[in-house]
Amino acid sequence: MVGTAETTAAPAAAPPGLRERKKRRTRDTLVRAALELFTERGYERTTVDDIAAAADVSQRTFFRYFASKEEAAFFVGRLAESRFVEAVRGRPPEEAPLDALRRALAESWDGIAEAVERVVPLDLHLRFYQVIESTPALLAAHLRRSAELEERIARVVAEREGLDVDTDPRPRVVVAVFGAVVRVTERIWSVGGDASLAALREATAAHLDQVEPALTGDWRTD
Amino acid sequence: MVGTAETTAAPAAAPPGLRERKKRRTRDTLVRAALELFTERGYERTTVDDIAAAADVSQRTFFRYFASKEEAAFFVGRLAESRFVEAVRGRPPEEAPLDALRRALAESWDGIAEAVERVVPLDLHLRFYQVIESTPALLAAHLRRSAELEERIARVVAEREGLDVDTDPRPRVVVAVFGAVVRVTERIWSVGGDASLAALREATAAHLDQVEPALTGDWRTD
DNA sequence: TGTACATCAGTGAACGCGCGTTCACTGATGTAC
DNA sequence: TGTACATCAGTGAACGCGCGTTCACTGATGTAC
Repeated sequence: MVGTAETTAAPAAAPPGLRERKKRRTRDTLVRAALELFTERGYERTTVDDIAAAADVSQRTFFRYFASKEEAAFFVGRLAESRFVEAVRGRPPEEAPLDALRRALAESWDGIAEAVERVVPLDLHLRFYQVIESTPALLAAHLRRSAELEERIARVVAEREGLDVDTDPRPRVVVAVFGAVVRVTERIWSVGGDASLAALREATAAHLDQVEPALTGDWRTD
Repeated sequence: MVGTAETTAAPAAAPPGLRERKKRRTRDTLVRAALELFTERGYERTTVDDIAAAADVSQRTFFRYFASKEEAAFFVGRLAESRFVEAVRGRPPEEAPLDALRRALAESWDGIAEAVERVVPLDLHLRFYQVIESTPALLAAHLRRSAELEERIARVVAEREGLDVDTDPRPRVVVAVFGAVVRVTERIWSVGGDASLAALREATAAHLDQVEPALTGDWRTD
């Protein structure tokens, strides 16, 4: 949906004109101003007017690009989500579902980092997770968005397996379990000292490795 | 914290006087008015003033009982949560953690139903889940509250197992997985036709049974 | 049982705040010829 | 290359709304004697 020219079929993707480029610049400036203010002084203490002022446009213009403050906050996250969904879609169908999710995520990190960097510094995006986790209203919005994402992915998984998502609970269950582990990881990572992508990547893999031992048997037998 | 006289130690729990009883009645009337309006006309389309008017008190009084509209909405859910946490605490320590969670939930349903009925009709509480699932702001709040509950439970599980919740990820992982399945169940149940407690109970057990088959192996080998 | 005082639930009215919307308008970019 | 018109991003100002707060006050319940 954003800049993936080859795959989208119909309108042949003409290079964007001056008007279109300016629009993107305005939008990206707003996103960056928002994330900077959010990380500096907090989400609640930043008004839409502050963001518009920092981006040097009117409040009216802000709302031309984003329906709400929340939408601006999660604009970058949305890019990352799309990447991940596409990666899941691209996994070979013979892989077991949980494997497919794991590998899709593992192979997405670099592309996500690139896509993010085209809009805001990666570091800013990563630091924003600390704001999300420590701001009730943002965390709530983030969790709701994650639930929506999981629903999309459950449909992709069901399709892969040739199942009906509304009669077989397994697609939603496996995706929910995967998502739950990813979110536990986000939380632990966001309060930890190392806010790097590498740290998040490793923690995610490590926590996914813990699913089986955590679910089965007696923990004291190690 | 609410009416569990035996367990709380210090103040010997004298029977509530007239003033205290009136307070509870006012509070319960507000909760009931809130849930009725929410289910009838929707959460967003119900103002705090509407709730206060329906309960025949001033808006000022509403805020004396609840810090926000959201708090009133989830008052009953909170009772249910406390019951569940206590049930987890009460499971014998030799049970495997996932088993303990499952059984704690299985044995909680009746007590939860009773505790709810003391405040609002059970049916009203159950119907409110449809409102939660179909209202973005409420769903977001519900998910955030669930995450907080999971954190509490993870600490209980860690304690049971004699582990440090901040160094061993397994308590949080197992609780997150359990919670994820419960929430998938809530969502599917809330859109399904049967809004009874029995239906929720059965669906929860059925979905928990799907965790292992959903996570392991090839789904087509059945 | 009765009186005097303390506590505290409930009140009414007014307010601050930020989100998100609406209006009528300007000026830059795009397009057709 | 130049002109005429269409499109549309951006503007400024004002507004409606509901949440949650603040103030100074009333009257019911609780308690001490």
